[in-house]
Amino acid sequence: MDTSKQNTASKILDALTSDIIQGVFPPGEKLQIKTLKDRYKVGTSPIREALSQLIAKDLVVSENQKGFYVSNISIDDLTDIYQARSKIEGLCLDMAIKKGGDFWESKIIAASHLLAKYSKSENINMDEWQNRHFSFHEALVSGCNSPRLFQIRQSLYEKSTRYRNLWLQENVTNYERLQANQNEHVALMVLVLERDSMPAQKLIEAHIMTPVEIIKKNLP
Amino acid sequence: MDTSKQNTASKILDALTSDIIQGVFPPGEKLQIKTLKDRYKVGTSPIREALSQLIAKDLVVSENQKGFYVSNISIDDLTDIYQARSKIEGLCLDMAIKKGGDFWESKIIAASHLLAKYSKSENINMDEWQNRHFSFHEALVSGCNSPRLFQIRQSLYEKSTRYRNLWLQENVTNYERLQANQNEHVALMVLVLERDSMPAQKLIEAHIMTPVEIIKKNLP
DNA sequence: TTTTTCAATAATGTCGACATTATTAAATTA
DNA sequence: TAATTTAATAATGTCGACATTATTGAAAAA
Repeated sequence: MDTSKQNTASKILDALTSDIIQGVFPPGEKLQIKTLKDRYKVGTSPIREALSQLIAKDLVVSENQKGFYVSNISIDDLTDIYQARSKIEGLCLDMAIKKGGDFWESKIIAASHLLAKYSKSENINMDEWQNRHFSFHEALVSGCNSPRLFQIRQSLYEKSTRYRNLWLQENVTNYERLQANQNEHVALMVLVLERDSMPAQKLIEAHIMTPVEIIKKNLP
Repeated sequence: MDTSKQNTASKILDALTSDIIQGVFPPGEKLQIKTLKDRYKVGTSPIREALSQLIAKDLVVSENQKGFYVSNISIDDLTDIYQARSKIEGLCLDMAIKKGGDFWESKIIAASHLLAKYSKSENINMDEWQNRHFSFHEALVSGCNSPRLFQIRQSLYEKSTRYRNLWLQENVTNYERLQANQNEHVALMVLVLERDSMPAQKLIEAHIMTPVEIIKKNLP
């Protein structure tokens, strides 16, 4: 992101979002205005404006005269988010299968290749794997062509990140799990390219729900 | 909403949201800070904090150093929002049918009665009809039990309001249209109570898309 | 000791001032 | 006249000050 044209509030929003998602500020933590001002070296206004946007995005909660807190995580919330995500992803995929063209197909094949190659390699870097994994799933639904659904998908993905981080480590270090995961990706691609909508939708829904049980075990 | 515990920013958010949705500030209109300060009799901070939240909700857009504007409406946006809404509503309804219990059924029957009675009356007040209509649809999906999907549904409903207002007047004044609309509600209830999920889902999707063509004609 | 009261301290939320940037209008040039 | 430059005006975005409310901790009462 080119930050040169952004105003301070907008930069703080990006920084704070990242810091919350990455766990710098863990769930439930108080976000004291003074602390944030010191950390980011800015005044009151940009901090409060960024926090206001994070409230609208459900990453922060506030109570009048009692300040701001990072949203809590819980098993119920985990389940609900992943369930919503799986349904939305299924919707997007269904639409993509009905609307996608040649270019869409080629993007999927390319992204699948990149992910498959890397998943077989010796030393897997988590960030790199995550990038290729993300790109593959994005390619699948990229034919969907509905800005709003895409935005909802994106927003749910962001909300799930704090949970996903509890799963990623295990997924890329456990060989069997990674292979099982990778087999699903291949099966998914085949179904999608054959435009076999219903099974593809069911598979993506199950695929997204897979991490839930693992995360539950790792939840504090 | 009890406003006594709200801070100024939160009150302004409610007021601004309502004013935008009701067309006091029409699509594309500049939202000048000074104008808003004068209108709501508050200082800079609460105004900017409310605007920040409206940006996150897509009702307002902003560009650095150029200020805030009410989000534009367009045929593409109308179509996309209603399409997303119809799919999400279908999802929620499907889940409700699978999870809903006796209490859920009774709420539907009660809400349906209130809507049917009023739709047959002589002089229909638009706001009252809208309330009963809203309650009926909410009852249908109230068994869904997924906070996140509900919130998405709510958010899309809010975004569609500026368009819906272009349709409501016609729907309640045109007798034939109102009856056709009302027949769909009854059919919907029957399918839902019979737990006939797939047809119910298809019908609700079509039902929500119905106003789109009418609104297109009325769009400025 | 435990509970309550009350003062001291700290944090929140709002305001108006001000520096920076955009817009407008006038003046200059082609 | 039309286009460009320059000065003026106006709006945005950020800051620190301050009033209000919450929290803490010490003193008083049970």
